[in-house]
Amino acid sequence: MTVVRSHTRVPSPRRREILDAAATLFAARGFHGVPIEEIGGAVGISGPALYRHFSGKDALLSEILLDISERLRTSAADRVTQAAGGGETLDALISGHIDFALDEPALITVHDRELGNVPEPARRQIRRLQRLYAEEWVTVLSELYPGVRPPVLRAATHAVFGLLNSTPHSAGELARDAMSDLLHRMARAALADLVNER
Amino acid sequence: MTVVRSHTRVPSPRRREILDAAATLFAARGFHGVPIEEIGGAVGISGPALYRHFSGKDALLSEILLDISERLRTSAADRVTQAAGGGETLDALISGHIDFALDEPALITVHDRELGNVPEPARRQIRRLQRLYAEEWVTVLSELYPGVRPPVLRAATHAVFGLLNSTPHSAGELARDAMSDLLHRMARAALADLVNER
DNA sequence: CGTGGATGTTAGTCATCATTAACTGGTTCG
DNA sequence: CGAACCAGTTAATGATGACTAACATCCACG
Repeated sequence: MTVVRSHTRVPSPRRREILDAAATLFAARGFHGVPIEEIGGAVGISGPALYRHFSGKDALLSEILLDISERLRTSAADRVTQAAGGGETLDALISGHIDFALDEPALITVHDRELGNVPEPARRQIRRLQRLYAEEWVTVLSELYPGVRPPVLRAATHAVFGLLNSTPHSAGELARDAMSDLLHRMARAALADLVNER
Repeated sequence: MTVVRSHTRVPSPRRREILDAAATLFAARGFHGVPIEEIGGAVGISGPALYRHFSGKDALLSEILLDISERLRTSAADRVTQAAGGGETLDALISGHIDFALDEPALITVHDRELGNVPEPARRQIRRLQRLYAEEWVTVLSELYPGVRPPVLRAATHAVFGLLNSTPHSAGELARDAMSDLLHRMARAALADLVNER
């Protein structure tokens, strides 16, 4: 016998479908470059039907960025509490970021390009999550390199984000595993250089 | 007596002024997010006056990207022929890229975000210049790390571009010199890891 | 002087696009 | 059955925005 689930509101796959399509399109041509009609078309419905699922185009973008920021942050927090500490924790953070960037190139692209187009209530929230994510890294790094001042650690963190987020630009030349490996080692090496920082 | 220069067409500073303003605005809100009216406003003229200097909004973007790509490529070519060779050449390339990124954050931002909005005749040309610039790096790297296959070198190059282009995101926390130094050493370290590549 | 080019201005024009309205067919469940 | 909601549809509506037209200055220089 199958379990009843009559009332358990299966979250319609449409929402997610739409968000994914929108993210891909936004990544390619920017928020303002994509008409709502086209987003609908990408999932087989047409134009204004989107308003059955979202309150507007802005809300779409806000939800995309919010979702990404949350996933990054919670994934980071999980890994930090799981990992053995020290260098291993850093490796866990790096792997998590790489997996995300390789699995969802569109999302990672939208994530660091479109914040400027998010309207104000959501924008603050997204910034907060992004900051928390970065601080997760900074905390781990400050344990590993105690002598280095926080502003330097923050700059280094963002530099590594840039390095890891470069994947969408060098698309497909390397197999996924090779790329993952390469990025991991480059990030590790770049950060290891912090021991030379006063 | 002053020298005649009646016919020597001083290239009106307006053009450059407009291009700079446009780049800054595009960097902040994307090509489609900026009305032509606002670009004019940023240089004290209003709206349609732009058409006295450019054939259209597209032309504006094309010229910005073309200019950046050219500057990067020729600067790289110059440095390669100047430098002593080997590691020094690589350092020269890194320094050149860092100077550009720190001096013109808006330009570097537009450069790797807006290619998708450039119309077709110019797009091909820009891609070509970008490829030439990247190949300049790849050539230097392949001398330095002869065992490493070109696709790996290309991916590593783009990763380093990502690292260096991260400056606009970690704006102002560090003094320019400190930032320049940090990025240089991180880039160097990340690439040095290539010796471990088979 | 006075003609011509370079540079602006303001007031259209015409598309595009987000959003809303009005209407339709299905499915749930009382 | 039938009310109510869900998820679509197509046809307005209203802004916004790129581009064009018509008209104004300014200034070099013949």
